Amino acid sequence: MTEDRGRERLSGRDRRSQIIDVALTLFAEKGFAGTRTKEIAEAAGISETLIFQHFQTKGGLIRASLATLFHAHPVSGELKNQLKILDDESFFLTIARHFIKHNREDPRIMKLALYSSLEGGHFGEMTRVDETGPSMLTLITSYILKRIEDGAFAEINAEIAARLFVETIFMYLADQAMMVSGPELPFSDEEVVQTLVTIYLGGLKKK
Amino acid sequence: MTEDRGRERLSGRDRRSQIIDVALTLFAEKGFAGTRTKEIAEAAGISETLIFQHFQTKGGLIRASLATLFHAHPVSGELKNQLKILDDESFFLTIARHFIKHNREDPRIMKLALYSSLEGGHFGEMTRVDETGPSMLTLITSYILKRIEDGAFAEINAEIAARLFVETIFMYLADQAMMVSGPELPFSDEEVVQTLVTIYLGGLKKK
DNA sequence: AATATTAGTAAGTAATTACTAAGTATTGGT
DNA sequence: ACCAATACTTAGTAATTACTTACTAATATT
Repeated sequence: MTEDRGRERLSGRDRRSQIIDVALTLFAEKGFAGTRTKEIAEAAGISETLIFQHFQTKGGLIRASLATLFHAHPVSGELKNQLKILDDESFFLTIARHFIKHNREDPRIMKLALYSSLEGGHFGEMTRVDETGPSMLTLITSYILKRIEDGAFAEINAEIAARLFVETIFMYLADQAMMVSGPELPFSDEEVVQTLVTIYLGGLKKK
Repeated sequence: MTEDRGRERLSGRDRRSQIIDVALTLFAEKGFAGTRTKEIAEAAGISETLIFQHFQTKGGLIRASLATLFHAHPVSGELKNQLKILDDESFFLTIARHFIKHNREDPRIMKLALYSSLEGGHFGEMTRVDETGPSMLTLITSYILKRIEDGAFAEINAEIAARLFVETIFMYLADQAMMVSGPELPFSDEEVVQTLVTIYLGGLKKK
């Protein structure tokens, strides 16, 4: 095994992103407080010092890492446009699938989101994660409001309804992320999405 | 301020539970890796040494604390009996309210559950939290299955449906626990519970 | 009042922490 | 072939970490 990552000399930019990538993996595994800068250096195959030349403090590395992560996976505006022309079922299916796909592409996201919410305050006000949440929430909320006006949905609290939808998907993902080596669930993502939307929409629609 | 907790000499049992109580509060705030034994000692008004006389290691304290917590808040069997005689709406309302009440009584529970799931493996196999989850999950699952047989509920995947219900409540609570000093939500627990059960049951029932 | 037992502490220890000072390789531009 | 800039490391630092040794003070037992 002549892996020896980091043995080669990289450009400043490349090394910076490599460090961030390695750090994100470790932060997702053991949290921010639980990860030592030494471990990051070893995993990256470089000296600890090099980390502090790119990021003055550990807090700086944490902030840069989170910023990079949530910048690399933006809440695509194209999704929002795409959603405008859909019927009820496709609307909610698309959103649910989007969230899940987004997280399957990089499984670190969910655990990092949880850690950064939990450890948030204790590492010098880190970038909060919400980015995705609010905008998507208001999008769903106004959709539901519109459909209530249309007379298609029952008159429930749209804000709460939207929140419940998003939170359900979120927890489904968080649940799996946290069972580190737990038992695989006996059903597929698509099954869950279908069931969720069936129940949810069935409950929203006027009888 | 003549607070000076711990200035008095306590019995072994009392001191032990005091330490655990203080520790739980700090663990919930800053996580296990993020909490120092020194802080616990200071918060308890005792010397650090005394902690290690009760629990040989920090890991021991963590395990004892979690064990105590989830022992003090058992999944009451009376709830299970109570549920047997209820109609659909009351069944789900009761469960939802139970979860929320349980967590409002001791707000540390949710954050501790999250931390122990996340940091789980890294502190010498700590007590996992599931206790509540599975039993409650199977309870709900079999209820849904029965109602499908009755012809009252549509033929969805009961296991997934049960999971989604529990996870929604869980995430609603987790969400609030994590927004450390975030903005208060503009609706009450009861509103949320009502909306959740309305949507959820509406979706489950056969048309 | 003497003794045994338990509750508590002061003062450490070795290892680890985030972080630095001062330098050595390696590169690309001229 | 040189030089300036950049990438990178060695060898530390003071402070903090979980944890120990060796002790004192309070209570209970007789």
